[in-house]
Amino acid sequence: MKLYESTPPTCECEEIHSDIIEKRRAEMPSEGTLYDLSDFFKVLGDSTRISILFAIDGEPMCVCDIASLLGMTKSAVSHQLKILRQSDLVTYRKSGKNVFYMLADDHVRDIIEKALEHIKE
Amino acid sequence: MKLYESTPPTCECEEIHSDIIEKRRAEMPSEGTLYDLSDFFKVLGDSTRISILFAIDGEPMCVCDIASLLGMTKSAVSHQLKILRQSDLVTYRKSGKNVFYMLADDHVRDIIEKALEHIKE
DNA sequence: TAAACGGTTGAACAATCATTCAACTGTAAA
DNA sequence: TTTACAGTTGAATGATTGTTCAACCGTTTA
Repeated sequence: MKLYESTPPTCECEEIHSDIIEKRRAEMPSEGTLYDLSDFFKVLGDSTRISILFAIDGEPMCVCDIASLLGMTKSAVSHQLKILRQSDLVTYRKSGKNVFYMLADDHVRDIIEKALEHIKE
Repeated sequence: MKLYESTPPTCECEEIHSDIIEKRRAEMPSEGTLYDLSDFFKVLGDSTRISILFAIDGEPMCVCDIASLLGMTKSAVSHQLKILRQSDLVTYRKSGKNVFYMLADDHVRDIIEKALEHIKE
């Protein structure tokens, strides 16, 4: 996708309110910030990953138990845990043959809490 | 995807820590809530839609101006606005040939703000 | 050391989704 | 009324992505 920073290449219409456009353009976040933001929400935008976050909230769980709880294969869970790891949403602790996953920080809990309020309006 | 509420059909492994699993299962949100949550984040998980939300934050904008600001076609913007409308994230006001879009409420602003704090840790 | 098991990984496949294109609606100006 | 334009919409297409499958790694136990 092309963002707003260069001259519109694919916009087929003329600017109607140039003053408003310029005013808003000046206050837009950087292109990188917009991508970081949407990437962050993209990680939360999957019911498997959201379920995993709730599962390990409060109590660390190993991959096999998460899979059992969610009714999924270890492989599928592990793939999603990798994405959560790369986004710094979860951390893990190895113990023998098990790997226990837990929430990385309270930040995520706050955001999910706020979203819960929104959808239950 | 299969969620946790029924007996795991596709899980190839045995439960290791049954006590933990049952404890967590009791505290999991309903399947519907998990889907509503992930659907909500899915809407925010697109750079075009995030850009639109920032564009109309503070100043209502018509479709053509949004398209011009973001360098996109009216059609592409309109498609995304429809999704934002259906999720109650934006509202609109018709004025002559124009349709001005604005944020639906301050709730969304809070969530995006919190997410911004998170990615700038 | 060998077998068993928890966990990871890459490729393949199916489903989802954002953009384009073309046609269309409704309002305003000529 | 006719023309022009802002905006919407459905179908098609290309890209992204979640799950499956099979193979593999590392630790534990026999």
